[in-house]
Amino acid sequence: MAKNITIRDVAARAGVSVSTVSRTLSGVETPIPISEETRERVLQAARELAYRPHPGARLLRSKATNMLGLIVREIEDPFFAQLVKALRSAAKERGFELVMGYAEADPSEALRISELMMDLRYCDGLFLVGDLRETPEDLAQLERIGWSVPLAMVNRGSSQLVGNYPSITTDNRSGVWLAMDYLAGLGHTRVAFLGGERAGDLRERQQAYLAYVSDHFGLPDPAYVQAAENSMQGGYEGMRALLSLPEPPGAVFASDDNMAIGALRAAYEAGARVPQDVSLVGFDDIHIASFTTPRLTTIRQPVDELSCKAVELLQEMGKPGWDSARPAQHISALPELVIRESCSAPGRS
Amino acid sequence: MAKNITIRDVAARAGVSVSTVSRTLSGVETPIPISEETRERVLQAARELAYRPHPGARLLRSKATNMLGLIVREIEDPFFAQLVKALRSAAKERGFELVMGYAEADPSEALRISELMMDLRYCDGLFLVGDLRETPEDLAQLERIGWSVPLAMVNRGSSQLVGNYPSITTDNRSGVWLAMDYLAGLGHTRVAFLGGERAGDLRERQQAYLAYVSDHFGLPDPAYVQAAENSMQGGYEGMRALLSLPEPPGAVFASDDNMAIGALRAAYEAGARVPQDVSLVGFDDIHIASFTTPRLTTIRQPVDELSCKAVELLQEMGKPGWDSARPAQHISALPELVIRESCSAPGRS
DNA sequence: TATTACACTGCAAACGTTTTATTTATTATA
DNA sequence: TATAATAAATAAAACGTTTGCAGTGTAATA
Repeated sequence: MAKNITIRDVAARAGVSVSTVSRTLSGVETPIPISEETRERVLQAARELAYRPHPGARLLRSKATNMLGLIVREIEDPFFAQLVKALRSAAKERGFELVMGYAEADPSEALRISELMMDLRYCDGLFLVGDLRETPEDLAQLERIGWSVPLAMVNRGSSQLVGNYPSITTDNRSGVWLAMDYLAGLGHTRVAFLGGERAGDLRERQQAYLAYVSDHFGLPDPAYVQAAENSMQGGYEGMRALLSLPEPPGAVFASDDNMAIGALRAAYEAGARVPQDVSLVGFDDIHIASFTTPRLTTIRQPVDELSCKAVELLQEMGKPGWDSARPAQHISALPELVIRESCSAPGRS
Repeated sequence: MAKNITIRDVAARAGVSVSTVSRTLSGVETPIPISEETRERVLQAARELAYRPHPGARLLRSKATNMLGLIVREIEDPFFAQLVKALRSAAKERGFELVMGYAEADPSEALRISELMMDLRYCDGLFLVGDLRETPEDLAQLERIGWSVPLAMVNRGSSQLVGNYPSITTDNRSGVWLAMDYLAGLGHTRVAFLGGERAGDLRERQQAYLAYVSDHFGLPDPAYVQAAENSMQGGYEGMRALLSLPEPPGAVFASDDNMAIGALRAAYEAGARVPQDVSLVGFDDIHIASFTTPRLTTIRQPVDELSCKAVELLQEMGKPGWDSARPAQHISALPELVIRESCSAPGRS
């Protein structure tokens, strides 16, 4: 186990003091100037020794860590993978590293969100992204111990906000209305919903759906909202159920693309052609949505906007003069409809 | 910004010294005994204060961090997402946290693998997973500075191994032969290949394909190996090219499932039915492979086995008596064929 | 020439842990 | 009873940085 190269080694090699090296390399603005010549020599020495500051020591000494923490439930979900990637880019662009503690979807591995958060509390800020299925107690703990790190909620809908923390979320209602308007414009009236979470943005989409139906088509048919698990398998099962109804829907709105993909498969097996026999629209616009057959018409989430705003929020809160008593702002970003091949006018069957 | 709770606060509350608290909580075996009563009191105090040790301080002092680092190129790829998840489970099971530094696929963001590795050098071990497209210089640096942290290569094929580090990889050759044998058994002889990386496991699969073809069908037709980019889009374009050949193949072996999905779409657009007109087999068995239409026949990688072995390897290397001069072991894990719907006997068209 | 200002550079004190060495009280042995 | 052994707890020295403060020369001003 070779000994690590410390700042002292660099100092020795450059023939200067430790403090000078630190000031040169850490690159913070300081009232104390350093001559161009020494700076050059230090840089040179550091390069030759392949020196890297010990993150522990740095973390211990200074309070700014240039790290942003991120807690997400399910990284295998393509949408979240996409979001995480975008968040990382946005963070990196502003000089932050992203460290992620992700929680298992598997409920057997009791996910202690609060534990995770405590583990990440030395970050300069923390994202909670998506519905985490945290217990109320989990978040109550934050209040109890006087949480001190900037916290931002990303894409948790507007229902799952807790405490006085800012949030940024895609406007689920707009997304749903975009889709439903499109479907209605095509002539659909019997449109079903695939979803049914108890919380988070998925639930929000369901409520928007119900509102839309009430507004435009009259009383929603309970059989048309299929409480399905948020997964391909869930979408598959939900769609099966929908198609075996005495009066199957003419269009189906899946609350995310995963479900839509499952639904696509179910339709195929049931001999229902998409879109001729049943139209289908998803939500998220994950990458694969443009490679399914038929290509999936869906609602695209403004992932980049979400990400940029989110790190800006955290950055804002980290600034010295931040007033934590001020009511937190809640931003929502508009999704857009991307039309592909999975919808058409009803009634040809 | 509320002050952080330190070990001193706990000590004060429990009425004991700092050292006692540290020993109680860190849970390392020590020759120094602690009475059951004090232990209880300390635990109690820590719980009441919601104390968590400062990771920086801990990292700085002791060399064991209980963290395993992981470097991967593309987290949006479903297979890698799956692998990362499995690695995390395996690590967690043995008491390690996983911190990931992932590199962008986007070549514009020049991915400095060596930089990443330096950043993660305080972990107890480090995985390099998958082909990272690192420069030779990147890895030369390791040798130059006398790398000191345990390193294990995961799924980099057997071509991308560098230095004397252990590796665990799925046996790509077996996988390819499984698929090709299956295809041959069905009666196929004109089978094409979708792939063409210059390095890593994808390249390995290509070579195995070429070997198989030479062995069983005679001289490989160069037009039948489509150098396509490793993505859905790549698979799409590759398949298009293949299908517009004067004599299109009767079966296509895609070097991963992403490509297979793109290929599926291309076949559909070209009016070629899968499997009636052309059979298709993928590699990886990502989750979505069982929801495509037709369901994808593919080679399943032994993700869990890979992961367990990988962290065991690292653990082994971390032990005191480890002899770094001993030649590193290279393990390979056997994939399996999962038959679904995308293959059939040829020649009906 | 004596003073002030300025451009650099270095010293040493934190930061919150872990761990080695030391101290104190208690019990067993001679 | 004196001594050794043991149990339990503490004191203090790292770990590698950052940073407030104090120092050194040298140039500009009085």
